Amino acid sequence: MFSTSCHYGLQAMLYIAMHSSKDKNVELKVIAEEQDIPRHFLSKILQQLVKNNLLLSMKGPTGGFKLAKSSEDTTLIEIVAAIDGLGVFNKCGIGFKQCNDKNPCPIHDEYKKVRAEVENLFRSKNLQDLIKDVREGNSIISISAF
Amino acid sequence: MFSTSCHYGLQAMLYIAMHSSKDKNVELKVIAEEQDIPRHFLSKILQQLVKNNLLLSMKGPTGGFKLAKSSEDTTLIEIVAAIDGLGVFNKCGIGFKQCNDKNPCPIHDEYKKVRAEVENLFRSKNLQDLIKDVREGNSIISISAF
DNA sequence: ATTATTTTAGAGTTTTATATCTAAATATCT
DNA sequence: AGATATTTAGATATAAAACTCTAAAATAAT
Repeated sequence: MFSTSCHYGLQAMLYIAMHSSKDKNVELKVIAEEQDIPRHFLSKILQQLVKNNLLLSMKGPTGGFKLAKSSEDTTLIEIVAAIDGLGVFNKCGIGFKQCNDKNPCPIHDEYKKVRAEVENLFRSKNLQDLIKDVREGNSIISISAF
Repeated sequence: MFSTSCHYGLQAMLYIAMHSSKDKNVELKVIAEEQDIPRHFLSKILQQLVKNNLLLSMKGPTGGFKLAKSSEDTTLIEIVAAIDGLGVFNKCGIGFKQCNDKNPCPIHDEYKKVRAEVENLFRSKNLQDLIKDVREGNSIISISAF
């Protein structure tokens, strides 16, 4: 569904949301190690998220990354939009380029429906929702988490 | 969601279903041209579908491709399974490798639900369903179709 | 039999995604 | 100011996906 970059971005954002605060940055190195993401590759992804105003970055000692907005105000779909774009939520299920509402492919209506459900899920969930789930022990974010 | 190969496979299968019969094959060249798919690339994909017993092929003059089973008995998910595999319907929404029912990520349950709906759609639809839609004028399969 | 036609198979190319490396820029701390 | 730590940027490398080309195998028609 999403690219590897997008998955890494979602995972890193959740990690940052859980481990940074207004005056505490979390380092690239730590995120990469804890979440088992190739460091320099993650670097590029986080740069993209900075440019899209989802993260703030600081150089030098005590530098690192933190959320640009509160975890409540950062939805998953914003992260997806910044990395993969929203194209997935608008693509034909059997790949017809010219498929749309006026020119529907044979599964257009039904596929559109489920596609929209995925989109709504990512649109309605924010980072705080995920943090809550993890903190309550209902879900995990990595093998060694907690 | 699916690879380009998979899209091409679905499109070609629908075209073959509509244009072949027990004693009429449809040529690779024609499918490629009509559906605007790179010919030699499509060749590989159709070979895969032959190996997976979804298509029959014949060489030589009057050769080409036809369905191995009736269009009613060929479901979309079989085509997806033959090309991309069914991995998509089992992957974590935010890319955690270790995410599963016992070790759920924060959106596991909800994502699983919509993922299953997409799977059900492809499992329940067969080629004949699509043909019917196209023949009734309710949907299209290419810009120049009919 | 010969020819023409079509799939099959294998190698090769191009493009995109994923990953790595190094140096520069910037910030902190002493 | 100087040393250190961290992000940023750009170049490079590797792998996978998408696409192309050529020759061989098989079949039908003449």
